[in-house]
Amino acid sequence: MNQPTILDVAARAGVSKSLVSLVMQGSPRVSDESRAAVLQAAAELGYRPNAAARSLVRRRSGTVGCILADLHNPFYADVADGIEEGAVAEGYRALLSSSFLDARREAVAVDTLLRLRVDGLILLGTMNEVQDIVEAVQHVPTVLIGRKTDSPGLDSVCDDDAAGAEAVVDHLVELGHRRIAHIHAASAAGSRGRRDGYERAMRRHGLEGHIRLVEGAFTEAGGHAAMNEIIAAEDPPTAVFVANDFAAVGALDAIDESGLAVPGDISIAGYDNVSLARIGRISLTTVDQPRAEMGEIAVSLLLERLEEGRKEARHIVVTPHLVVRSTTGSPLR
Amino acid sequence: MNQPTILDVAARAGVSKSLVSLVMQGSPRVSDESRAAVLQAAAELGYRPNAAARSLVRRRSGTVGCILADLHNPFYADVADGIEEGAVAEGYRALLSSSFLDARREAVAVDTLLRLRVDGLILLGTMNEVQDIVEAVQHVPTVLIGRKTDSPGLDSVCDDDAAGAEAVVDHLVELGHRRIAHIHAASAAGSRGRRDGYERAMRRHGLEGHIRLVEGAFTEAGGHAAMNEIIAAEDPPTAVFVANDFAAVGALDAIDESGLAVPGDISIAGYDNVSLARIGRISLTTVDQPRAEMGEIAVSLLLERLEEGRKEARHIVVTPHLVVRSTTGSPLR
DNA sequence: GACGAAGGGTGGAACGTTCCAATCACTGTA
DNA sequence: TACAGTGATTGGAACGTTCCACCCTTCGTC
Repeated sequence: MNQPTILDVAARAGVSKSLVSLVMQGSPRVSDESRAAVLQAAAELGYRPNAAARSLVRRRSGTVGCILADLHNPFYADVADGIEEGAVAEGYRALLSSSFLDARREAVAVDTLLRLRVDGLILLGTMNEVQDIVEAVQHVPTVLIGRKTDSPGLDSVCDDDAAGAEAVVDHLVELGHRRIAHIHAASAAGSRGRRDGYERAMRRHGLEGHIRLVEGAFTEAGGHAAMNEIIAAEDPPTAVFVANDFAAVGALDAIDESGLAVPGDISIAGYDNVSLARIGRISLTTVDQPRAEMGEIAVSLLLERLEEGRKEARHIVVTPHLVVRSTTGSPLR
Repeated sequence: MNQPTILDVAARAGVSKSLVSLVMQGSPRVSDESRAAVLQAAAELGYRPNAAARSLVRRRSGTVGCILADLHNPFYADVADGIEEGAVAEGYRALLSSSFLDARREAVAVDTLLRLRVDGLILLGTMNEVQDIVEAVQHVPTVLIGRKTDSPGLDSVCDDDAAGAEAVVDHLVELGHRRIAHIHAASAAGSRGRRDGYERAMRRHGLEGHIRLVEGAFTEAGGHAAMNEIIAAEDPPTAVFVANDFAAVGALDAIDESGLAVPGDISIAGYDNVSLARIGRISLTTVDQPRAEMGEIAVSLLLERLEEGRKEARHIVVTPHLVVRSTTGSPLR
């Protein structure tokens, strides 16, 4: 048996399809009698409006699409939560997709959502080049979260990565550190700004001679490998600023395995303040971004274009703040 | 400027809309010349087929919907990865949604996906009662993951929670524990089976007198609170089996804060083997479920109904296995 | 030279909605 | 009595595809 359509409901309720449509949309110009009959028929049949047909004629789908770079990263989960919250409050529904940290799969996800004709698109920590994305989304309002861009075709909201990174370095310097290394994640979203902030702060403190960059990734394994490299080198740093919390936890593991103490021998700081960082046994010093807020801002940017007709791009920058926990302390030597 | 349609492409390429349709579907009965002209016109216009129109006439959307109970739980992320993998391999696309651990929001998510007319639905760790779900999804093949059910209207795939729980208790008894408590999560998906397994194993070892159940939740906070309750009680257990890893980590924090040692004073075991459990500083003894495999099985169950016309329900049970790490050991007293 | 087949292409109906314009039955007013 | 106004309801066109039945050419065969 196929899904019932509006005609099945109309026949059962003894009214026209137009009236059923009015009832389904909650129109006030329907008699209570008819409304009751329609609702009962719909319930009996298990009728559910076909979103495809509706979006075809309305030329609006009432949905916003959201692509998460990494389903495993709770940072994105928090932002997505804010997006869903904001979207529902405005009468939209959120559709999620994941790029599984892969540019090709991200492109497929974008394509899928665009074919569905989502009214707006939010990309969280995108993997592809901004230029390719601009190309793809030319017909749909799109917001990038966590990836800085000046592109006039896209809106964006991200935290001031450089400022967050500078706060970390300032904190470490204040504790007495001078040899401070940085594990970055190449071209991943946010990594560039954090690296710039690190270098700028180091220079500001007259520590340009101690700048030390090691390439890792936004994953535990990436942080683990990079930290091993750092430990193995001669004259290792007394503190390491890692570009995100996951990598920082991997780094922590590497230090523990080597028999060194944290923060006695090496201080560690991360970035993102994911829930993991708060766990007692980790208690990671890190930088907090206002995640749910970022999601809500993204939705409101979308709505400005969708419902108020804004044309020019907007780029919102939110301010992160340092969260000091137990993985940073004064160097013993 | 609106999104281009198949007619725009046809006009630009100087052919009929039918031919454009054939090219878009990769039909072989099109001359190379026409194909090239159509593809070029499509590229120039940035044409992207409208999935709504297509699914309307095909009566197939080519998508499977997937609802995750908790975006923050990497257990679901792993399963979702398996689902996406399986779906893409079969020519489907996966659409995600989250219920944010809330029955009402889950119902909305189900509704959204059903209105979009997904060809199949996969529910990961559902919050609603199975009966309500059966009601809702009567027209669409649906698979429940992680929630045991004998419902003839739904397929399911879950691990043998009871067996996993028994393995944990056996392990603890072997280490010499007798007073073993269990923190459960009431009616959350999987909790019931784990609790049954715990009780059965305790009885099997003649320890029914030591059965001790404390209600928590599948979250860090839930485990933390429940463990505090356990510690405060007189004659506390020497081991606690917690119903999932998140709660176990919360429990670990509570123990650390109280000054007790793990596993010296209290051994802790979790369930799910999320990535968190592997971290050096946590190193949690837990039970592993074959996650990606569960996702792929779910997709294949869907396809059996979709493409082979299976009618009767199937319920697949996969076998979990114990992963011993550092949070369990012999009791000192 | 007629005919059939094959290859390449086309128009139009259908999918399930929304929404506009039109219709109908009342009621109240001039 | 006629008629405007109101509230409830309806038919039909439109949305952007797919797919079926059909139409040309061209070519080979008898």
